[in-house]
Amino acid sequence: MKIRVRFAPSPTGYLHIGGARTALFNWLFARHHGGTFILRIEDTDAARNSQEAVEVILDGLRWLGLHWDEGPLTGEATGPSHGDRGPYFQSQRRELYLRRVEALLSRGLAYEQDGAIKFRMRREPVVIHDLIVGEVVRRLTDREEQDPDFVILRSDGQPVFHLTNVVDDLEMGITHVIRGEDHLSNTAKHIALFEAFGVKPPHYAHIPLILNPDGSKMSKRDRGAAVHWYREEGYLPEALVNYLALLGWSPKDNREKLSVPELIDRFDLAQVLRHNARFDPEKLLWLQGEYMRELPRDRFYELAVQALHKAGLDTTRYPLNYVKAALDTCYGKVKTFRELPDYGGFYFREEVEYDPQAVAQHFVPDQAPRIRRLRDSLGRVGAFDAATLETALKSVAAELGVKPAVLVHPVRLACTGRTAGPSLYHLMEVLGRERVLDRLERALARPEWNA
RNA sequence: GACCCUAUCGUCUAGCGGUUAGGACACCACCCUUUCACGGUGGUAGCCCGGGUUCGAGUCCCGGUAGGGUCGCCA
Repeated sequence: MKIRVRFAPSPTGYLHIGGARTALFNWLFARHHGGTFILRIEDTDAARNSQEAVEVILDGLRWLGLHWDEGPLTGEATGPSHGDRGPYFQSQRRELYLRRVEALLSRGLAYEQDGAIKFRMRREPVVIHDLIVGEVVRRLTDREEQDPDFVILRSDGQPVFHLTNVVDDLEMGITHVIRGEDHLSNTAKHIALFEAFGVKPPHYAHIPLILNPDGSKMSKRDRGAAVHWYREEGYLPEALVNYLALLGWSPKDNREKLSVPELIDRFDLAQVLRHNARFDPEKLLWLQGEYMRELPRDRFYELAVQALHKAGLDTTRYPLNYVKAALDTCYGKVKTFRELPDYGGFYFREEVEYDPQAVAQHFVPDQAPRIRRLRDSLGRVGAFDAATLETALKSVAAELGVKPAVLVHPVRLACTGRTAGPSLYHLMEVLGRERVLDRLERALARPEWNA
């Protein structure tokens, strides 16, 4: 039997990080077994659905590289799709649901009450054989004891989640339902519906939830709850995928960094943990840094330029060689692209923006004559390359009887406005003699040196 | 209130009856060094509590506690 799994998000306007992991686990499971990964949009709640809300989900999944074999190609409910089990929007499947409701009605398994149709739920405990959680015996709660039946068709004629979810999984031939643990209790209802339709329910696998770092549940408003936030913050999708895969699952060999093919090869539902995991932004940032340091250079240039433009820095005003040389000095040094404008923005700004605190610390009277002397030296050196500049600075330092670091800090500040950044000698080489001397001159003209 | 799930360093995890309880992030110290990172070395830190079972329990069972989920004409 060919495995068929699905990710069935509701278009809420964003792709939740937990949803993304659910999608990832489904996708990894499908790819591992050579199965089919289906995307279905659960848009039965017309009030809060929009094409844009669906696009956000499609974009998020595409960015993460979780491509679906069947499902919509655009956010338009009546638009094109892949696969022969569609439509893949629940809003387009109304006839299917009504037919199923009729069937239940005709067999006395459902009945009308106050204009709504309710399903006759069994009162006996339901046994759920979950691939992750194990065997779960779900009994009725006290409220359900009063009335175990539940609405499957609202009085306004709209089908309800439990019904649509089951009908679609049935019609689409879903073999494994991999979803968040928040659905575990609902599963009893779903199994009862499958049985009412006379078919065996699919296999279930409920994965634990992702919590905030403080252990509270993640809601839409929490920072980092939405996948697109990571894209805007300059994260790499491969880092996020790697991190998400390791939340609640482990390859068990002490490896933290795994490529997508490795994840596909090793992923196994049975090894998924049963307890919730807290999202750790620090560890994600570390992994992100690991991926940044081995990013192909061209992709780094491309994403770096995008980040710079987003920050209002126009790289197109500079020669391509200059841009590349400048970015080369930043490669491997920033952990996210969000950090880049702050880290290397001085290359693309003619006016240096000084860090006031650093100015107070380094542009001091004692330093003025030293920096003037260094400026003179730099004006005379033959070649303006990193090696020559290093030699020149160190020899001036030696002549002055100070450590190189004494000169390094104010020069860096004069050239970049910051106390941290790319290698000083390389950055001066890229800036070039003219800009460096100009920046030193302008820095020396400031009043702080004489204060 | 009822029902269901869960419980190893601060966090993510390995462990599957006998281990000096391992790794990673974070943190601390030192080294490297033109800054910041990176890298290297070392370190602090953990089996929720109480009963059983067993020669022996982080590992199995029960109870408690704590956290999470569900019980909707939301999904």
